[in-house]
Amino acid sequence: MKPLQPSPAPAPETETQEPARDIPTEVKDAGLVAKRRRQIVDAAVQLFIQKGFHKTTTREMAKAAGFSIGTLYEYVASKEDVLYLVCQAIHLEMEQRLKERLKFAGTGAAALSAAIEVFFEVCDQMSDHILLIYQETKSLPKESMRFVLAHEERITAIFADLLGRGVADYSLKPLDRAQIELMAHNIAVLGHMWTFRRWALAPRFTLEQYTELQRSLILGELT
Amino acid sequence: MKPLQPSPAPAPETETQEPARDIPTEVKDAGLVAKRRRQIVDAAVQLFIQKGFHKTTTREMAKAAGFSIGTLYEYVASKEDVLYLVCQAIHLEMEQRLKERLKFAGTGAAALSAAIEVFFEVCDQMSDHILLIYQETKSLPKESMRFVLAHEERITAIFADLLGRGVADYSLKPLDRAQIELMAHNIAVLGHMWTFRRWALAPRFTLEQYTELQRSLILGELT
DNA sequence: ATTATCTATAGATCTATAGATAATGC
DNA sequence: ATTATCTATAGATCTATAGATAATGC
Repeated sequence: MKPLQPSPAPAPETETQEPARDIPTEVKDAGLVAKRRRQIVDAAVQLFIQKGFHKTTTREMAKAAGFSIGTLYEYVASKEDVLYLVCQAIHLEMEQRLKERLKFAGTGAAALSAAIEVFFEVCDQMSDHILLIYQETKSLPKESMRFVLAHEERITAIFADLLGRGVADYSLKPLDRAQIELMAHNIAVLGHMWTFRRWALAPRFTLEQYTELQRSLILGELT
Repeated sequence: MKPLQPSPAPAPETETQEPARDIPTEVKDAGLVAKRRRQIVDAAVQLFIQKGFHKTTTREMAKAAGFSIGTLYEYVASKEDVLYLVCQAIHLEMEQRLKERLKFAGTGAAALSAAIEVFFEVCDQMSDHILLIYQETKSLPKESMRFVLAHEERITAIFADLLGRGVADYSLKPLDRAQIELMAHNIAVLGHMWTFRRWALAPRFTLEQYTELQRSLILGELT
């Protein structure tokens, strides 16, 4: 019994409520689209890390994904679409690894301290991916870029929330909205710094040393 | 009266003792090489900022510099050479603007505080250029990249020196070598952050507010 | 003669699509 | 019939160089 109105798939309650850009496809089967795009992203991430976006050809992507150039273009409309899918996948992976491991028990200060440690560890694991986003975001079409930057802000907001909690429960000293937002960005960037200044930092510090120093700097300032 | 040995130009004491990569050229007149390369760099910087390195063609660079594609290749051996010249010029400009304005009088802490303000202001002036380095350094050949990263470290070392002075004259609290180096990188990156997170920061903070907040965070932690 | 510059183009790609083919479901 | 995939290629560039030309100095 078909519904009277074709009803464009009654919102099958996808896992992610993340606002994401809809990339058009010629293929009807949504499951297949998801599967093929996963293949495309997995292949493209590796290629982009190795050679960069511009030096990777659409043919290489298709081949590494396991199908032909023609098929690739059934699932995306342009090379830039692949870059967007890659950036989005990286941010989702990042967010998922964080949410898996973040503990929200204890005071705001304690939760923040733990979050910094987890975040830095995830940054270390995903070094190449974070670097990729720093280097290639500029190559995205404006519209796609907006989504990627918004995603970046959502990740930053995790720290702002914890900072707010710490202020509310008096485990951190009083901070106004501006100070909280700035410090949230600082924490995010100091995690990223471990990846984009690796050439200077890794010879001098282990991840553990780096995390410990930065964490005590940040918390020392806030308590 | 010619020297007996052709003596490859007896080191005419160039202004910059900066270690820099020698880009080979077909043209003999060193002054002309400097002049043309300045034209190339000035043209290329603008193009790279607008469209990125990969989307800029060698023809566009030559045309914007005011000569033909053939002439361009008398002064560089490859497109990547132009990128190296651009990165180097940006770093030199950065360094020069800093050195012009840095005051080294007073305590280490006072000099550091002033240096942060100057540095952030220069970062603001050279936003696009700093962003360019973050985005395109990866496209440099390995050898050129080494020089560019070394230059970046020399700039960072300015802050490390001031921190060391502050520790020595007790205007800052005691810090070991690792803490000094890390803090120097933090200062550099927080300046750059104003450029690469401009999309999030500029709507909320003026440069003055941003500088004041970051400076008091940094110095609050160190005193 | 030597140096600097220009024009013309070799040679190599690369993105995106059209149209053919294979597979699937009515 | 419809959907997914593949092959072949149109059409558009782009880097780098070879060889010709103009300008400069002995």
